[in-house]
Amino acid sequence: MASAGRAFQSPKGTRDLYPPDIAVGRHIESAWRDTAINHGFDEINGPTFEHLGLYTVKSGPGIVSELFSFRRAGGDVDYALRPEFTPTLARMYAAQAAALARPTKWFSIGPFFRAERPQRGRLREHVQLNTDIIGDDSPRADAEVVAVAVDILRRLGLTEDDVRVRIGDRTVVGGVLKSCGVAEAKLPEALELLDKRDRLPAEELSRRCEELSLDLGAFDAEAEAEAASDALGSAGASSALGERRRGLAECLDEIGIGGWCDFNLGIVRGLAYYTSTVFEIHEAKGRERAIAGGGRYDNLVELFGGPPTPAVGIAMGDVVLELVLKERQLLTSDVVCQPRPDAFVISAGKKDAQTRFRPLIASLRRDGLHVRHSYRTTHSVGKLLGEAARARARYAVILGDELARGLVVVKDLDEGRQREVPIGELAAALGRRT
RNA sequence: GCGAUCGUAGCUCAGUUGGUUAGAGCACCUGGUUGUGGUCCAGGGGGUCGCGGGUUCGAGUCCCGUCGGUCGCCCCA
Repeated sequence: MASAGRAFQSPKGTRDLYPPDIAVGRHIESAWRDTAINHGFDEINGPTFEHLGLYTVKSGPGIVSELFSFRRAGGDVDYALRPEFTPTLARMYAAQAAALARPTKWFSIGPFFRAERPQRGRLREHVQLNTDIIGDDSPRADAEVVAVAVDILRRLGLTEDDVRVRIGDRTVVGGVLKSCGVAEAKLPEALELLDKRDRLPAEELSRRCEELSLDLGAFDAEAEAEAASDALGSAGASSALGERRRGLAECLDEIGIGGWCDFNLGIVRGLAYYTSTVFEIHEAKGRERAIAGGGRYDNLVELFGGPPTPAVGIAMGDVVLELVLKERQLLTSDVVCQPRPDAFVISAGKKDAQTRFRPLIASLRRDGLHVRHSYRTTHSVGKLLGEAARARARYAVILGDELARGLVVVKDLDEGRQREVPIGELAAALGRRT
């Protein structure tokens, strides 16, 4: 008979997280949350599933095969596990728009789902940070969401030599494309082609360029000139269109992260709803998938029933980020660790020690201390100190013969020093280093 | 959804042209007798060889299917 315990595996593309994995997750999420709060963002969250229509209205019915959708037994409403946060965010903003400050700065951390085959850097369930500024159409807002992402990566130990922010601008690219011969109506198709130009075989790329009457060589030359042009606008044909991009460059320099960023008009992002600025963050040698991606979506809040509202946001997932951090040796045990016990209490085995053992532990816990003890039967102090050290406790508290004088031994497990402490002062003694 | 490749203990892996009761290291547990550290010594638990079928006197080993992992494609939030 098949045992149920063996019959089940975790579903494809999901992760079982054991204590060391949780420690890594907390390390990353703390960096996300603390940094977002430091930058003045308020935390929100939404449901992990939404009405299916929330996603099809924006992306069309083709997206359905890429998400987990379902109906409750006997029901007739279609739901979907959320594949991204932006529609929820736009919905939530639209519902409260009249009461919200301008700009509104929100961040959110939670799980997201997609129904595709897992591969490197991409699972069916992952955790993502979303950081958005709604109601501010200035390049300063674009720079601000990039700054949060950069500060997070810096806090996690990465440098501008490890990761690069690539910034594009769809308006500028559209202008350049038109000047290179692409008809207005063909722009979306041309943007899509640019997004995947590196992944296409050469002959197919040139065939599709021909269809769009796009001269790629001319495009590259002009795009490079635009990207290189300075704030004074010395460049050529598209200098008026590039105004926003140059404003953004100034803002990035002003807040000290210009060195992390490269303008690259080849960056257009796959998603259809971005309106002008788009960005993605990659490992510097381009080794992994994007660590983060985002852009400006000035039409989306209105599409979800709110007032016309400009917005810009960036999303960062945990999977690629963890790969990059691991590769750079930034997830070592000294930086990623499980909660450290304040005390490991040891009974040396005498009757009075045994009597006071559990009440003392309970009392220390009520005082807010993280306290552990052995579940083994041995009272060998040597073995139990070994266990205390393995638990990475700061102090060992030994209940021994001194108990007759109302004292316990407190041993600092890092320094190796120990002293006797009146049992009534134990909690206070454990609250500070000896 | 499509393709390639892999699946032996909690982990990393051995396992001969198919041949008796499937092994090692690490980890875990116990002991080395009564109060001071991750070492050392001895011992122990733990595996339906992912699962299901087939070939064979005999399958961890060969064949088929299936479920997972990994890496690509599609797509990218």
